[in-house]
Amino acid sequence: MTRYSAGHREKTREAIVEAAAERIRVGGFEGLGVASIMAEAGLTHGGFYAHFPSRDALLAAAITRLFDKAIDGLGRYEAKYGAEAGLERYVDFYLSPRHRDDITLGCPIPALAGEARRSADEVREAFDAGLDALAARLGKLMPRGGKKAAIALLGEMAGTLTVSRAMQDTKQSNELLAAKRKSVLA
Amino acid sequence: MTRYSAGHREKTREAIVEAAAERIRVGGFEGLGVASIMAEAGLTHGGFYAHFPSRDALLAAAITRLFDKAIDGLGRYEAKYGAEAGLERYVDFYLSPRHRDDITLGCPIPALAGEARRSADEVREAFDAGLDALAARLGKLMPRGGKKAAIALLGEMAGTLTVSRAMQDTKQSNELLAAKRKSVLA
DNA sequence: TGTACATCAGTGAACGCGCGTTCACTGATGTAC
DNA sequence: TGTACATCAGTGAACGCGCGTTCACTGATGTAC
Repeated sequence: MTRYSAGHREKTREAIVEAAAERIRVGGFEGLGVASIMAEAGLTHGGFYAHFPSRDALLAAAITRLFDKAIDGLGRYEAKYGAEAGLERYVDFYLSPRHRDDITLGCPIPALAGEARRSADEVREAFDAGLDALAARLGKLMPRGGKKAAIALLGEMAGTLTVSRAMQDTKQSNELLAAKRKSVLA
Repeated sequence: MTRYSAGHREKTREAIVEAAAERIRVGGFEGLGVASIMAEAGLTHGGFYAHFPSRDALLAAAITRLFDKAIDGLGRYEAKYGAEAGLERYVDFYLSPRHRDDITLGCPIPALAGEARRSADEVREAFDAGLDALAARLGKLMPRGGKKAAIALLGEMAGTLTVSRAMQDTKQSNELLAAKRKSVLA
């Protein structure tokens, strides 16, 4: 085994967090096992504790990562379309059938909010901090109201998306999303 | 052991479902263990499979129970206050700090929607059917729009409650709920 | 220039525990004959 | 009236498996002297 280059350790840690973040979106917290995540990062499970003190610490880091990605996404919308049109596009995406059907995309709130409540303190804190940061970023795009209005918007969009995902009737689900897009953008 | 009276078996089953329903609200699906639920019903875990073919079957039954309770609650609001005022009271309760803080109360959607998606088919079907039934009942109280409008209303209220539960800042959380009550009732 | 030791990221076997599920058995009463 | 057997809800020990965590060890390079 060659001597490790500078930043090698950091890169490995990043790979683990990245794999965990994607896995969590699909399978929730329950779906994340230490051994399988390490395998996905090309390592064996024994090395995990050289990077994280516990599985909960990884969950917290992965949640933070997911919110960071969502915030980056918002930034790209703003850079590309400006604040007003960027916000519209974001809402359009959030309440789209594509966001409903592809769990590997988008916002961590609908997927994880319920579970986060029942998790260890550090996990809940990471979720709360992420939510706060995302709302602050979204607030910058909103014409008035800022963060408070942004939290309210995230809440109703997340709830609508969650319900649309639970419905088995696709047509009704599509109608629900379309109606909500219309009412939010008004 | 005395010979069992008629309906004894049914009563035991009910006790298990009831205990499971309450436990699920607090701890989610993960929080429900066969052994602990049987103990709560005053039995030993070995007897479980005389009542249910699997743990998932119990989850499905418990979900149905939770939605039935929510529907009963709606019925009581209507009986007591009539359709219009009953709906208002329901919204007031749904978006109240009390509903946010006391998990043993109220609607199964915010607590379970996320997890239900990732569960076994019979569990998801029970959730979908429960959601549909609750929406149908709520739709009867709504002046126009019926079930579709009811689903939309449940979605935004559930999302708002979920986010309000995730927020650590109580004052902000209260404001979010108050703002939402105002906008929904308008 | 050579030798002994420290460092570092990772390996892989093992431990302990919880949990869903199975199964032989119990203790009471009802029923057939 | 008595005896053997069926039924029924429940008991409690055991099995198998997965998973979080621990730990002694490896194989490479850098460093002290």
